[in-house]
Amino acid sequence: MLGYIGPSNKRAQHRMPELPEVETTLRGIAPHVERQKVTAVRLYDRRLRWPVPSDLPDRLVGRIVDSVERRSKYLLFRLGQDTLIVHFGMTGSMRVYRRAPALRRHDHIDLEFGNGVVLRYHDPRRFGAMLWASGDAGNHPLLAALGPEPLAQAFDADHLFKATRTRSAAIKLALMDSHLVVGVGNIYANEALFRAGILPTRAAKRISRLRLGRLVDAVRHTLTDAIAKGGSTLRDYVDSEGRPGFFQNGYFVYGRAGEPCRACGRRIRGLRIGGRASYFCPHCQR
DNA sequence: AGTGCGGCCTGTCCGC
DNA sequence: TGCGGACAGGCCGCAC
Repeated sequence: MLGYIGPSNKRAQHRMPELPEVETTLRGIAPHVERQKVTAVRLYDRRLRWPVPSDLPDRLVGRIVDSVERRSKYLLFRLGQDTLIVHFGMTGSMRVYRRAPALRRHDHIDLEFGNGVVLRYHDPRRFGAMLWASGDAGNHPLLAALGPEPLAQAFDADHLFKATRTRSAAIKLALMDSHLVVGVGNIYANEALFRAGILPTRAAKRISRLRLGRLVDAVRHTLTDAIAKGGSTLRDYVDSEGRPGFFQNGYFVYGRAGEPCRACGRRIRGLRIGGRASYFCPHCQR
């Protein structure tokens, strides 16, 4: 029925920490913590995907955070030769506070800095991670085998073409394979494939170089749009309760099964690919 | 090498 | 109205 907002649609409004969300978090926190000395580390709940190292306070306190970077969906806090690796999993988030607020359920870790700022990690589902890497973090098992960044030059039609020639699996799965390209999660894979006019189920190796080039562009546009929308809320990042309003209800296909395509009006279809919710327009995508 | 799937988690929503 | 179960999904680890 027209106008019906189903459960999947409501879930779609819950924002997963995909690459744009991580990038926005990076931009929000970097100005507050870069070149600051860590004055305290409080571990409230070490249970994440892997246990948070209990010696993290010893390793961090007294050190200076030189910079914060993003690689894939990881945040990398650089302290001299060492790196604090942070991942948000499904529901993790980091917020900046001018001073430590009262603890809430699912608050895991505080990093406190010389300027008084408190960086708090919060993660209800505990799929996230906070790990320490001594020396070159690029050799860390989590980072060593990652493909190119989707917004970097190395991710182009040629790369995608070569990487998919032997792959008979659905293009959506290839797009979400971090060995091939990083940072394209389920939501943006659906959206980018719509923008490129490619069916998510199509065998990757059956897609021409030309169309893969369009997919590269679509991935870039989808991610940069989302980053731009997140960026507009950065002003309110500190001490703000709400999270940035990425995309809101603006998805083309994600979570919209049964609703009209924003381009042609036909009904968006939903199915599962590799166990993941997938959405497409049977008219606009081929 | 590529493929497919189970497992980890909790909040939310649905159906009975 | 209460309760059980399905679902959401990033990413590892494993089997084939």
